[in-house]
Amino acid sequence: MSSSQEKFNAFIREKGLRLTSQRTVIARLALNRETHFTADDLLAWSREKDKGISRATVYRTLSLLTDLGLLESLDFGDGRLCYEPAEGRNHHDHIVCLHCGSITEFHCNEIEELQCDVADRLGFRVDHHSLRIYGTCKDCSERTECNEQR
Amino acid sequence: MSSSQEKFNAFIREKGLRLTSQRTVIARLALNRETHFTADDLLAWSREKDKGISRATVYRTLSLLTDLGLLESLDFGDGRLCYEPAEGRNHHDHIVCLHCGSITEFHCNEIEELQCDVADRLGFRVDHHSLRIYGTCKDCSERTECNEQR
DNA sequence: ATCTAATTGAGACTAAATCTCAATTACGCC
DNA sequence: GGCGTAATTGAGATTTAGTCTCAATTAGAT
Ligand SMILES: [Mn+2]
Ligand SMILES: [Mn+2]
Ligand SMILES: [Zn+2]
Ligand SMILES: [Zn+2]
Repeated sequence: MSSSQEKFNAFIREKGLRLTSQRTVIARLALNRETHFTADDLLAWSREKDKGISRATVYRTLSLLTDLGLLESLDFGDGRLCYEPAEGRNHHDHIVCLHCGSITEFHCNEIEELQCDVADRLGFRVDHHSLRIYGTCKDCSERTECNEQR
Repeated sequence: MSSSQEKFNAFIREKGLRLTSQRTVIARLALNRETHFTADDLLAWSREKDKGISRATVYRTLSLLTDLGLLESLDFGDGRLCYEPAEGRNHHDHIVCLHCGSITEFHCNEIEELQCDVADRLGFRVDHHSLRIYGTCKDCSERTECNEQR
């Protein structure tokens, strides 16, 4: 069992909540993902393990996990949230290809620092931030160039 | 009439579209705003001028205006889009107070350049980006401190 | 004034997410 | 191992921003 699953279980116990089979299945699947996923993805995977799991329970467990900081929710502007494991991973931002939808992660310390500077200057205390760059990935650029050369 | 309204009218003519009274009302109200607004705000203002204006027409005109680049749409993650006039304004990003909801605009050239650097390094061509900082504004910080001192 | 294609308004529809509530279940206690 | 009870669940209703449909209206060319 991964350390984030153990944190989840400990949290459940601490708060006097109950460790149900549904929560166990859903949390395990969510916390061990490598890539971004949607609530609907998670519902489908969960139902492979237990047909009866409801959409509501998936959303309720996603809330628990994000409140706990074990998952992070991401809004890429396509009308639904994505999620990714947050535990033990470093903060990063995202660059999204408008053609193929691929999402690449990056981290830039200078940008992070400059954000703090800006916030300081404006008298804000920073809680978190969201930075997305939208554009065309290498593969899609090359594909487009080829088409243009026809 | 503002220059962005004239651009809108010219565009309508060019494309063989029709300059209806509804489009005129909605575009004037949208393009002369100083602050961020929602589709629903715009519907309410439009109906003050012409009771019959429909939700659908407001959304349709918002699409025209954003496609034209006269408006920009902004997603602050609260489940609906905001809009702001884009014509003749410089690009800027936003810092949002999680307590009072106030939105402050800022611009940081170094951040903009670093974003390009990052994209270059990853082989992306940049189309646009979205940077939001979320935190606590000066006023809300001071209010909280006072409460704590009680 | 006439014609016709673009536009409109009303309301149906969509889809993600939340809510409701009766039925089920985890778990502390014996 | 059973009991009691409060937390949890599933089914499906609801919400809400936004889109779609289509018959009726209208802008603008002739
Ligand atoms: Mn990520
Ligand atoms: Mn702005
Ligand atoms: Zn791509
Ligand atoms: Zn504030």
